[in-house]
Amino acid sequence: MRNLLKDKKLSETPFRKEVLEVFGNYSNAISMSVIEKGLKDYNRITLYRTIKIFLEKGLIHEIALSGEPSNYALCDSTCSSELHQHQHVHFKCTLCETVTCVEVAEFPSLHLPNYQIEQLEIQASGICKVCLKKE
Amino acid sequence: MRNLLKDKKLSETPFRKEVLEVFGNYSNAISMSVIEKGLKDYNRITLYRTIKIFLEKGLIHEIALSGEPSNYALCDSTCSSELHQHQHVHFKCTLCETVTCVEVAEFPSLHLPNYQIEQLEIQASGICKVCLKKE
DNA sequence: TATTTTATTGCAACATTGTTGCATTTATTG
DNA sequence: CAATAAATGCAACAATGTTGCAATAAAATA
Repeated sequence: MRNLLKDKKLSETPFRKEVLEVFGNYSNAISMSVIEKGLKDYNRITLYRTIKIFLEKGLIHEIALSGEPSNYALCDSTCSSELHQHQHVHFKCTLCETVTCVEVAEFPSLHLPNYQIEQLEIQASGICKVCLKKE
Repeated sequence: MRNLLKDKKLSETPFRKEVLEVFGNYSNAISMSVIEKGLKDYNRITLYRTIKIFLEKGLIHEIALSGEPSNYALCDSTCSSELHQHQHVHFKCTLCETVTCVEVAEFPSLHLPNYQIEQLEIQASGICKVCLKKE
């Protein structure tokens, strides 16, 4: 497994490794409170700063949601602080409420007259594959 | 002009009308702090509750943004609390920083195998038409 | 339109989250 | 392993979200 921290020139500390482990335990994006529950013990401020620097370095990305706290997910290795290179859709399931980064073969393109588009982010909602199977 | 408040079965109060006026003064989406600056005088809690009920009734919609406070914009008349029927893209300009709801002729469609998509939200970023002209 | 009913507002108070400076501790570098 | 650089934890504070409740204003009704 790649060393995410060293790759991004961040010091390897036990706490940061533990936060990354929590991300690794989920295949979906997770909220701050889920991260907190996944940690043995944590300092609120340190966690806040850890998430902040992970975002800045492009280790994780934030998925902003209307009416509820943001979720976070690990980035591709090609992401940097400046540019996120995700070719995936953020999918929020209306049943189980989880947010997932779904890889998509052909990412939709969009043309807006008079606008110069540099980045596209797509958030879909509906029923995820796990919940579809359960029905 | 349509009476937005009565349409949504909300009492018409001077304050609510003033908040709607502020929205009317902008062609783009606005943040809480912009709303505050546009009001003569306001009570923090009342404003908070006003925005909340406007959202619930589908009078306005929230545009959640990563790393910064949400923006808000007036909805189409067809929107309700349950379902937002926007056929527009949320465009964030990297130069002037404004967020605009851009109507688009053909809204992109997306198919994700094993997922049932109910709603799509697209957030684009780049350079808006105003800033393109200035260059 | 006066009165009743219902909804909104503003205050006080508190909860949660975001943020900084600084001393201490820990990781990295040579 | 010492020197340097970075991360952590504490205290303290700022900003934002939220509630109960009394006062006030709007809507419904007679």
